[in-house]
Parts: sequence; C-alpha cells; structure tokens
Amino acid sequence: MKIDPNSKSDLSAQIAKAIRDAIVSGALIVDERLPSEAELSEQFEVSRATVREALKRLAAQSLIRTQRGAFGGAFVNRLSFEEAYGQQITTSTLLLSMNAVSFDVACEARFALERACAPLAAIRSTPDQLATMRAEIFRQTQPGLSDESWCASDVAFHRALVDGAGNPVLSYQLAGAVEAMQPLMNMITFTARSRERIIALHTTIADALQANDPQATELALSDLEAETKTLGLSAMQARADHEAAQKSTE
Amino acid sequence: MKIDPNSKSDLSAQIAKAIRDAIVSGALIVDERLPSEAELSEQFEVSRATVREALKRLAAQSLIRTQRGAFGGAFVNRLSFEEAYGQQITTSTLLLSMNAVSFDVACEARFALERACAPLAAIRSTPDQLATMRAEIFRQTQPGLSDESWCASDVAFHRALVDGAGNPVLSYQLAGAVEAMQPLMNMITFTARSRERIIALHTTIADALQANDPQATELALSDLEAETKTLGLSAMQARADHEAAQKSTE
DNA sequence: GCATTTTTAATGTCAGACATTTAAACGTCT
DNA sequence: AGACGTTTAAATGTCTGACATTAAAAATGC
Repeated sequence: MKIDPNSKSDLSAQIAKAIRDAIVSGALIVDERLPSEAELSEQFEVSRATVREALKRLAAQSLIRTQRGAFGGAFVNRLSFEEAYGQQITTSTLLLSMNAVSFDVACEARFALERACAPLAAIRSTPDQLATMRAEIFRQTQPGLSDESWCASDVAFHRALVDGAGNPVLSYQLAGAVEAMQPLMNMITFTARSRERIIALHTTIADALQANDPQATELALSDLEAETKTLGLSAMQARADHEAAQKSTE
Repeated sequence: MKIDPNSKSDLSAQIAKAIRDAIVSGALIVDERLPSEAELSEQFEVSRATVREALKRLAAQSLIRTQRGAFGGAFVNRLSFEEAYGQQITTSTLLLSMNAVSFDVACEARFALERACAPLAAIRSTPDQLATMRAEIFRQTQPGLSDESWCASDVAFHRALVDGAGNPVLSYQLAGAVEAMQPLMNMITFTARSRERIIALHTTIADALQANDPQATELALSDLEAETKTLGLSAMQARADHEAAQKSTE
C-alpha cells in the first residue's frame, strides 16, 4: 500500500483510497486486522491524526470496524446485506430529494423494478410472506389510519412482495427504490376512495401471487402504477396551486 | 443539532449522525455552509480533532465537500447521480464478493432488473444508444479480444441498454447490479463458440429494441440469462475441480 | 480602474499527552 | 489443577496547541 506523493488531494483521502483498494482487490480479507494506527502512521509517514481521519472515512462506508483495547484495532468488515440496505436507502433518498426527481420518474422506476420481481415472487413467495402481505392489507382497511401509517404499511407490503422473489441481491437493489419513494408518497393525501382502490389492487396482487400467476401480478402492478401516478399528479398539482397562492399573497 | 451525552458510541460518530440527520431532514440545504470546525467544536463541546473525524465521515459519503482558505469551509454537497453510481458499484461489488453470493443468484437478479428496463427501452432508446450497442457488438466480433476486454464491452452494451429506458433512477439502481457482476463474469473463459452465441443474442436484443418490440427484447434477455448461467455453471465447476485437484496434491 | 500585494479566515497536518477500554498474563486461593 | 480476582500492556478515543497551506477578500499602488 503506497500513496502518490504528487497527488494534491488530502493525505487522509489518499490513505483511505489505498486501504479501500486493498480491501476491494482482496489484498485485505474479511476480519483481517489492519496495522495499528501508530504502525500505519509510520508506514505512510504521516501523523496519527491523519491516519485516524482516513480510518473514519472507511468506517463511514462500513468497510472497517474498530475495537478498542489490547488486541483491538481496525478490522476489515464483512459488509452485510442489512448494512448495505441502510446505505442504499440513505443514498437513494438523498438522491431523489436533492435532484428534483419527478414523482413520475421515481414511480416508473419503482414499479418497473417491482414488476421484475413478479415472476419470481409468483413462484417462490412463502406462506409467511403472503401472510405479511395479507396482514398489511388488513391494516390498510382500518379506518382512521394516518397517512404516515398508511405509507409505512404500503412500504411493508411492497417489501414483502420483493422479498418474495427469494433473491437477496434483488431485495437489496430494490430496498432503495421502494423506501426512497416514501418521502414522495408522504406528500400525497390518501382519501378513503383512493385507499379503497389501492387496497383492491393489493388484494389482486396477493391473490395472483398465491395463485402462482405471474402475468396477473404484473398486470395488477401496472394498474397500481397508473393509480399511484394519478394520485401523485393531483398531489403535485395541489402543491403547486398552494405555492402559487402563497406567492400571490406576499 | 445536539448529541446524546449518554450514548456510548464515539463522539465523532454521534456528531456525524447529528449533522447527517440535519442534512437528510432538510434542516441543512444544498450548498449551505456548515459552521467552521472551530465553531462546531465549541457547539458540540469537543476538540477540533473530533469534529474533523466527524466531517471526514460525512465527506466519505459525499454528503459534504470542503474548501480551504478564507471563506472556505464545509458545504452540503448536492449528491449527483454520477457520485451515487460510484458508491452503488463499490458497495454492490463488495457485497457480492464478501457474501459468497452464487453466480446464479447474482445473474438472476441482474437479468430480472434488465428485463424490467426492456419495455421502456424498446420505446425510448435513442439512436445514439442503439449505435453504442451496435458498436459494442462489433467490438465483440473482433478476433483475439481478451476476456477482460470482452467483459468490459459486455458491460458497456448492457449499460447502453439500461440507459435506453431513459430513467435516471433506473440507471442508477441498475449500475450496481450490472457492474457488480463483472468480477464474477471475469472468472468465465469465453470460448469462440460461446462468444458467437452471445453476440447473436446481443444482435437479437438490439434488433428488438430498434423494432420497438418489448416482448422480443424480454425473450432475448431471458435466453441470454440462460446462456450466461450455463457458462457460469461450467466455469464454477471447472474452478471447483481445479481446487479439488490442488487439495489432493497437498 | 486595474494589477499587485497584504491580510485573514479557514482547512490540513503534526507532535505529544492523557483517558479509556479490553483481553491476555499473572497470582492467589481452594 | 482449576477457578477467580488483579495487574499489565496494547490499542483506540480524546484533547491541546502549534504551524503549514490555501484562497478569497481587502488594501495598496499605479
């Protein structure tokens, strides 16, 4: 592991990159202990503070974990699916909120990805996963459910659907898409009437999965996409009207 | 922004979390300047070194950027799709390599996601994107192409396909899936015979997209998935044999 | 009014100290 | 010999204060 003395970027960034490359390339393997901070600072010929900044960068990406005490140190972390989910969701959420991604585009992406799961989920969904979906549908029928609880239940339903594909890589990739939509969905006011329609579609989806019918699942998902887009459109419209009204009173 | 004095985790991690929450919640907006390190260290009642470690964590996630000099400081970063791509790819690649994800599972996920793009790409692919695909197919017909170059061209072809869906959110989500597969694909030795079959399928896909035919595209992708899985299987088999042979000579 | 120099406010880096944690090594008693 | 408490050592976590470097604003000179 060496750093480029001509590079103009921060030393801590360079050192982090050197170690990251060693991990990605496999030169450092999972659970292997890195040299101590003091040793690294000698090796790279920088102060301990600089090494620490580099290690914190890697820790922020879950590439390493640190343990205090004798025989402690920094260890290469096994990146778990759970941790990766979390990072994916944070990144996706920020990406959407900071880049003014339209509701339509996000919605289209989400349902396209979910439809990709449909054929697999139709074959593989476990009774547990189907039960989860039914339970969430039941929760959605409860009167007086707040919009936030409704959205949370919606996410839970869709996660069960995605997990039904029985492919952890797919679940991981989709976690971001499904969860990142939630802030956008939270802008929508769900009327009793629209909830009814969505519940009906959720039921259709659950039925289709239970019947191992991929086509029907995809169809229902497409209908749900259309319904969601319509709701989103009117919510965005209402929001735009509201802002215009505020502007005129200023 | 406050930190919990009872928490037992590192101060720098807590401070990073406090600032991250402020960004995600929108309390700090894009391009806004954070207080200087000295001010933050007063605010949180910690040393400047600790604040710096926290800021490096955030920088590692591309949440902030720093600028030196007077009127410099740390600024909330607009997370671009490009940066997010990069992070997605690193994370996905590590996830696959560290968790012994089988070739089959990764392959299935990748093609399921690509099939999700097919209907959109069939409608929206631009002449530019189609030209890129044709160019990559042509490159693939060149004799003497190394396995690495072949794989790189394969990735370029599939990225063009995915980008053809004209949905940046989809492209972002899929970047990880497509690129993370490459290390696994690199294990495969592509014979002239198998290359021929893949090139034929790539051509079928490009034709179907050009003809705006989503069904044909999906079909060809499924065929390609089957072909890839077969190749992967024999590669894994060969690798297992090799390892068994090595073990017996020890 | 423009070019140049100076100032200044920030981050980047360093050295050294001390606090805290943790597991191994050591002793002691049964 | 084995169980249990104590010491010790090696690591990370935190603090302090200093200096280097950078880059923009302010001051100066023409």
